[in-house]
Amino acid sequence: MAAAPGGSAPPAGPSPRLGFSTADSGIGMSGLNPGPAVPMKDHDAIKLFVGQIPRGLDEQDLKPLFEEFGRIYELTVLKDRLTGLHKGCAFLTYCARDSALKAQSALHEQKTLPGMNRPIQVKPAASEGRGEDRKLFVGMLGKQQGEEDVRRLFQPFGHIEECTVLRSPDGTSKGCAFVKFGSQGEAQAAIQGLHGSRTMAGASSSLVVKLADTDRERALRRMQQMAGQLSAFHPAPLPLGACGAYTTAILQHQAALLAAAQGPGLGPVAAVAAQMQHVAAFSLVAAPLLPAAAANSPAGGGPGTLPGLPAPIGVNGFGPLTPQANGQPGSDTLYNNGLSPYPAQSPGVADPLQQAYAGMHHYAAAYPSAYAPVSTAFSQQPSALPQQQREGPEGCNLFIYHLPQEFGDAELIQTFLPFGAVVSAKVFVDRATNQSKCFGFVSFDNPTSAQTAIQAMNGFQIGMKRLKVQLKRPKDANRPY
DNA sequence: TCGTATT
Repeated sequence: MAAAPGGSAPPAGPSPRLGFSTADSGIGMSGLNPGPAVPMKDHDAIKLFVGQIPRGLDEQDLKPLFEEFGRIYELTVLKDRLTGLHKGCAFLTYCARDSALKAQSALHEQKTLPGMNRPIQVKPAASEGRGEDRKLFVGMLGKQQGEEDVRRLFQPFGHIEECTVLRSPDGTSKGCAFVKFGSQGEAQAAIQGLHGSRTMAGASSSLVVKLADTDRERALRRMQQMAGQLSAFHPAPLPLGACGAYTTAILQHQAALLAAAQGPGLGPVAAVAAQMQHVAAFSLVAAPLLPAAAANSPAGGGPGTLPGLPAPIGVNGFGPLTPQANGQPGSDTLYNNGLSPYPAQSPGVADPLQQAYAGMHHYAAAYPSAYAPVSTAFSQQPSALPQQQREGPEGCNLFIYHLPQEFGDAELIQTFLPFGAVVSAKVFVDRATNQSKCFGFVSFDNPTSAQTAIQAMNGFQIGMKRLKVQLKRPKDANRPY
């Protein structure tokens, strides 16, 4: 077989000097002349993810930096498949596993490439399984078994990289452990050989040996547990799977209003809203606000005439920072402060804050079709193009935190669109859990829009939190000299 | 709580 190594592996290009492949390197019929320099990689080679790469650098530019640690088998800068734009990261595989380890320890978080404000990331790609595929969870150990006992048990199956018995704070064993092998095959052999094979002294059933949960699995498990606990308090199971999270938050808010209007006993909407655990927190907060909300919203409570989410809180006397947008007379104190009016980018339309709220209202109005996904509810705006441009000019970029957990990019755009042209909006999400980190960025194309948005939205109260909206820190803020 | 990018 003269095929390139590893099936989809990079072609042994006609140029022997090419120690790595690029996207445009053609796959010629070069099998006849492999030459002396066909790259081969170790079977246990590690594919590295490289992040925080300046978008101006291509494979050729990066090669020298990484070659220092060994021969490169493949280096590919990630590009958007539609636009071809540099995504700011790359995959890197060395021929030798050891080169990857060296590069990781020498570079990861150790060096910052020109123009970046965070250090380069060099770590095994997500596809490498983060080592979880060779890490085992061991259950049903005896309480008296320590690390050495566990090692003895697993040592016949391969090289043990890590062995940790889980213990309570007082040091007593929890009867389980993590064991990490040098390879996936060794781990599998241990599962085959040990799982259920015996019952340890003092254990209530036979030994458990399985792959350890990945981060994602752990996160899912946690959420499921929380959901289970909550549904014990609100036993009214209804399918809510496709319901957008923020819709749910608003639904829940409305549910509270409805509940107030209807008196004791949760209505069906409230029952639905109570399904999601993170919304339950809103419930606790919203409930005390009900009297004020009801008093100020004569039409409130009816579907389709939602009082804006923040409004009940605003009228509840939490301070002047909370913008008023409930359509009630005399609720616009924030905007009569002598500042110049909003940019006339939307002639004939109500003030931008009203629009911002209108976005939320429209979203909430999707509630009769509660199963509509977020994108449907927000489909009025065409700006769903692939986001590549991340930053606007200096003074145009906002940093926003205390975002509701339910806020995604779409909600962020929608909320800030009324103040100007949004160049980009990004909510940060934990990769392992897919949960929002509750902060994000919005970039406008001009500083006035940014300032207007700060004026209007900083302190904007949602649930029990207030948005913090401020200019993003300049790039060099944490570089003293 | 400061741009996140995983073929």
